[in-house]
Amino acid sequence: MQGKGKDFWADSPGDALQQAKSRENLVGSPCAACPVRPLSICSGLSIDELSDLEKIVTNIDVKAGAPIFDEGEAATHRYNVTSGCVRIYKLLGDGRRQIFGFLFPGDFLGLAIEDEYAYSAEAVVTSHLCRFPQRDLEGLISRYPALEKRLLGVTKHELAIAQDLMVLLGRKSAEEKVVTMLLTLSKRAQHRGQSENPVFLPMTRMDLGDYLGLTTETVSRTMTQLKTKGVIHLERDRYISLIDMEKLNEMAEGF
Amino acid sequence: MQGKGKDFWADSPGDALQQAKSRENLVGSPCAACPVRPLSICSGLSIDELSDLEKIVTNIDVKAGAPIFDEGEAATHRYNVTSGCVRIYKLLGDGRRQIFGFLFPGDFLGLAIEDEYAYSAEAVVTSHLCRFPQRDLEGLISRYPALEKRLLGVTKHELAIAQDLMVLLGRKSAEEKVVTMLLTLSKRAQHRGQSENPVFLPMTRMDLGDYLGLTTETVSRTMTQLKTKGVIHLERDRYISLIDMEKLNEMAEGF
DNA sequence: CGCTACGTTGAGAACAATCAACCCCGGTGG
DNA sequence: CCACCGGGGTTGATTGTTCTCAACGTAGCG
Repeated sequence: MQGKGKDFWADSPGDALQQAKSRENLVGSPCAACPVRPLSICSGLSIDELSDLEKIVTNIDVKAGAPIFDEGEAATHRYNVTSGCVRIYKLLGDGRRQIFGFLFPGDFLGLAIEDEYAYSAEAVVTSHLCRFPQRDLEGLISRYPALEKRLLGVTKHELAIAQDLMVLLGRKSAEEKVVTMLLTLSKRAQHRGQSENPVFLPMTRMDLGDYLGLTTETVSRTMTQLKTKGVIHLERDRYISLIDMEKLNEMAEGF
Repeated sequence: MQGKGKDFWADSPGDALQQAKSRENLVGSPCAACPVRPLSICSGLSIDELSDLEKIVTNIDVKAGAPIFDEGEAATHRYNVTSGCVRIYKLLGDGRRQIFGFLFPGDFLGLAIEDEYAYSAEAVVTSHLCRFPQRDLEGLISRYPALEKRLLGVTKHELAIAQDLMVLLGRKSAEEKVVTMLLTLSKRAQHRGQSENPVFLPMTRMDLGDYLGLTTETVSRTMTQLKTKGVIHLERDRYISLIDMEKLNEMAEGF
């Protein structure tokens, strides 16, 4: 459904990791130098405690379109995105797909129900992730209760995001859906300290459709309508400029 | 949106609570006798520890259609349903509503983001709930870490349910939506030890529509179609018999 | 240089929404 | 006691948004 290694637009391909690596000698700890740590679950640990985390972490590299794990698999690991973009989704028997979210640097994934992954995860573009063995992570949690608090916080946050997506899927029009998505991605990019106005969309129209409960054609048509209305502008290389923010904010909630 | 006190079909109106009360003298602890405890978050505590829980709990009584809390309010309490049915939802600016779920005895509600309720909650029929002040609950959690584990488990479970609902909202047809809902309510009733074959639907068609991302008319039409196909039968007093379970299970996933 | 994935656009079909009428039933008040 | 009222549910006719099917352009990539 994705496939070829077309990853030249991966957002800062491995930068986070490489920067961390290059600073390793300086600080003696890649995690301490990790640029996404403040955004991630790892902020539940102090600089000293991080060394315990480093003992159990592996850095992995996932090519564009490659799977990270599949729904129903034994949930042996948890992950943290450090660069790139990951989609999490579920499939129906006949292949229909619902994407729950696109994960960016700092985002956590791998929450399991009864030791099985509850959804599938794939890299949208070539991405880097930190991988923690679940067994070791449990040990760490029992030693550092702050981690469990942080895990609960992350899960609650995911639930809130899921609820907003349910409102979108159940009660918004195609136009409202697309505009809401653009604004959400913009805000999240800002939160990570990346470009929030030309919004970067690493995923395909099909991904967007499977996220918004629409077909690719409807996503495409809606984009052109928004362009015609003058509220957005489609730049090259998957960047979209948000022209009339006020109007867009109104459109997202249907006025 | 609901209103009149038409609660004669509240499922065992207050039974759970009344039974608990009547056994109070016997066991000296209403929580220990609580029939929904094994289903609820309270199962994270031993019988002895329950007395600490009892010190902070209040039993409340909510009339059909009455609010429990509203989205954005200061989240001062957490709740546990002991009898009846509660709907949780969010509204858009123009009044469109998305219901995230119907909560039954044993279900927990009140999860907050930054000390504000993330959604609104109302009683579908006259219901009884246990209410815990958040401050006191936090104290209890710090004393009994098992409670935090249980809370994380409950939240993860909610997230899994939310993901299934997202698949339904984004990718299923009206018929698949209605059938999935009937099967889900049946399974949950069974889990609580209530009738799973004539399924009981305490909520209105409008509630169901706002849950499934449909209008009341479409819910109604779809029900009659299912009846015509002979896979369900509409009994009186909001009970629905599931006739052809095999067919229904197929229909829920679209074959 | 052709293949394939992706994106856009068009025409027509289909599914669900909308608008509207009607029934049933329980509550209320004359 | 009965008539009225209003909420909930069902059904019908029509509209409209989104999907489906199809064609075509473009850009990487082998």
